[in-house]
Formats: sequence, C-alpha cells, structure tokens
Amino acid sequence: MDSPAADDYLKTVYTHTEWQDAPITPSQLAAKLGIAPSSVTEMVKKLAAAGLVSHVPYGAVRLTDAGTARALAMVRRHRLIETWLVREFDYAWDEVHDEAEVLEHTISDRLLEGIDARLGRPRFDPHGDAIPDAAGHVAREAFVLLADAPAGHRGRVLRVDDRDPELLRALETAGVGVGRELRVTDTAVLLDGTDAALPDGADEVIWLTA
Amino acid sequence: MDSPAADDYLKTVYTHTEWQDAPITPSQLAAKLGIAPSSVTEMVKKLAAAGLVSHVPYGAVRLTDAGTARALAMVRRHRLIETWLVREFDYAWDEVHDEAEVLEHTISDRLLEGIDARLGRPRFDPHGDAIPDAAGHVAREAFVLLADAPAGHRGRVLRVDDRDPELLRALETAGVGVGRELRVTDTAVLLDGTDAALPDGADEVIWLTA
DNA sequence: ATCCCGTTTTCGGCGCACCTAAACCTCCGC
DNA sequence: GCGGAGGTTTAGGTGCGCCGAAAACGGGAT
Repeated sequence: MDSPAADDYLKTVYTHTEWQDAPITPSQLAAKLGIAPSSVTEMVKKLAAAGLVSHVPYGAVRLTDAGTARALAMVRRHRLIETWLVREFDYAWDEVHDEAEVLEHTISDRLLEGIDARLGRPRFDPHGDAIPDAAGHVAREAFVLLADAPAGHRGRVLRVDDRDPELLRALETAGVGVGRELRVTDTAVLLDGTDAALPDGADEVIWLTA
Repeated sequence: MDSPAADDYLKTVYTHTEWQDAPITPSQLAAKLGIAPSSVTEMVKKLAAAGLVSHVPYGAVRLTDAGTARALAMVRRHRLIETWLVREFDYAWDEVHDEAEVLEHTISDRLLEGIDARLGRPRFDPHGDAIPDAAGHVAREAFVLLADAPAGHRGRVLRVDDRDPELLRALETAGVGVGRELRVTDTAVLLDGTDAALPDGADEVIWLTA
C-alpha cells in the first residue's frame, strides 16, 4: 500500500489534526482531497488493512504509528520543497502549493536530502508550518487560532494556512506575514497599533502564539 | 492523449533516431520502454489517432511534427534536469538518469524555466547530448559512432550514451569523458597517445566528431 | 422510543496502462 | 513461389483509483 494516492490520504489525515483536535471524518477527507466519499471508504479500508490508519465502520480515521511516520515523511517533503521554491526560485508563498503537491511524490530521498542541506535544514516553511526532521521530529509551540483569540490577546503570527492563494495574497497586501505581532481587541485586529483591516475569513487561517 | 506514458513513448521514438537513421520498430520500442510488444501496439494506435505519430500496421513508428514538438519538449526537460542534478547536487553522470526520468514528467514549466535560467541556458548535458531550447531548436554537429570510425580517425568525444551506469563508471575510470580527444587505430583506441583500454561495449556508446 | 436526515458504505462500472496467449502478417531463404 | 520464423496485432484480462446510485447506519430532535 504505497502509492502517491495513499501518501496523499495519510498526509491529509495528519495535517487535519495538526492545528486542531478532532480526528478527521471520511467526508472531511473526501472534501479535502476533492474526491467522492465512496472513494475514501475504499482507500481507507486498504490503508487500515496495511496498518497505516485505524478505522471502525462509520467512525473517524486516525493514523497509526506507522501511518504517522509515513505522513510525517510526506509533510517534510512538501514543506521542504515549498521552502526551496520560495528561497531559490522566487516563488511567492501563495504559488508554491501546487508545485510542491506534485514534486513531493516524485523527488528521490537523495535529492530531498540535497535540498535540505542546501537550505541549511530549515525547521519552518514560508507559511510558518513546522518541517519535521529526517527522523520525524517536529518543532512545536503553543498556539491559538485568531478567530478563537480573546480580546486583549497579543501574539506573533505562527502560521498562515496555505490552501487559499487569494487570501494569502490579500494578507500579503495587508502586511500580515509569519513573525508579525498582532493584537486582538473586541472590535479589530491591530498591526503596529493600527487596524490591520484583515480580509474576510482571515481569522480562520491565522494562528498566533498562545 | 497527454500522459506521462505517452510522453515516454514520444521521447523514446525521438531519441532512437537522434544518432542513427532507421525509424524505430514496435519491438524496439517495447524493449527500450521495458514493456510488452502488445502494449506498444495499443499505445501507438492512440498516439497515431492523436496525430502524434504515423504508423501503418506492421510498420515502423515515426513522429509527426506535432509528435516531434512534444518529444523535443520532453528531451529538453530530461537533459536540463540531468545537467542541473550534476551541477548543483553533485550527482555523478551515471546517477542522474533515473531521477530525471521521473522529474521530467512532474516539474512545471515555470520551475523548468527557473532551472534553465539558473544554469545559464546550457546547450549540452553532461553526456554531451544536445538540449533543445524552449522553441525546440537543437544544436547539431557531424558525428560518427566509435564502432564505425575507420582506423586513423581522430575525434573529440561528442556524446556518451547514458543508459548503462556501469559502463559509464568504467569509462570514467578509463578517463574517457565528453570533450576528450580519441584516436582510432586498427588495434586500439588511443587517449593521450596511449591505449585507452576501453571496457567491452564502449565502442557502441561513444560518439566522436566526424 | 421513534423517526429522520446526513453520513458512510456497498455495488457495479469506467479509463488507463499494462499483461499473456493466441492469431496473424511479412518477407527472407530455399 | 512457398514455408516458416520472427515481428506484430488481437482478444481477453488485471490492478489501481476513481465515479454515481442506492442501501445501510446512527445520533439528535421530537
């Protein structure tokens, strides 16, 4: 059970629980992968048979240790490739996702290692997502979703979800990027003391330090 | 009719006639691609229907103009990637083929352009094969296969076939590389005036200037 | 306690690229 | 001019990952 498709499932299950708690359901998996729910049932059955996920009928999907290891390897590939495209080929942070999505399945371990070495073994990608090291270890920091941050909260932007390029560009324009300090009031989000005028939906894709 | 598989067929048909005249037969195609002859029949039929190759039943396979354009694009990708791996990741010239074989299908036009620019738009790859430019133009020089070179012939190594890594390493050891000058006598091949002691089969993979 | 509705699964099916076995052409040697 | 060997094609079949339609499940609302 090793194929690009299987790797995509594992990676998607992993990233789902990276910034929230609830395990992923089959329909959520289908939506994120852009495929029919019935296809998910089928693939999940195979992954479960291979010991990569655990799944009881009509229940959620969880990674086993073996599945987590495989997922971490894919996440590492994806994020290293994104970092590399931004640093060495001047891709903007909203342009790297699709290319990385393909290359993560096709680059050899050797080339990946070469890229990692050349980049100086970075621990975070351009969106602030942690890059697992070759052994699968991940840097972690306490976080809160901007939408959940209470009035008065101050925090550094830890991470911006990379799935909506348009939103990413809007944030760029607004001056919001990984590392920037934000302050939450009950009516607005402040950047350098003034209203950041965030685009719609921004509070659902920005994570701050807790 | 555009798929990695189709591109592999087109590329293989193209490269077959790059250093010799006769058009490729279905069985030769099957052998080079490592698949069954019947699979070739099937795919060639589809390629012919798409106007990419011409083929009469029981006959050889030839590229149409459209097919040639597609083949040149693939050859360009393959050779640029090989060049890049050697120059920027210290791959040896016998190690690049497999990685390039995969990446040529998955790298975007944009990234390819970035690689081309970064390499300074090279016109030859590490084996001496010409890299078509983005418009499909190829540098060409008169050549002769070492096995066909008459006694007394002197020439610069234009190209070494890259399909046999073991042979490539043996040539490396013997000191034979692209650009080296060879002299053919009726009993030996001389490099710097002394017998180059070429490995078996070497004369079938080395091309010299005519 | 029951019903209902959204979620999940089952079922049959598709396209792709490949396979083997068997039938079929071609053309060379006699 | 014919037979046969070798190359080519046809026929039938496989695994993979996907689909839509319809059946089955199960948890919240009544």
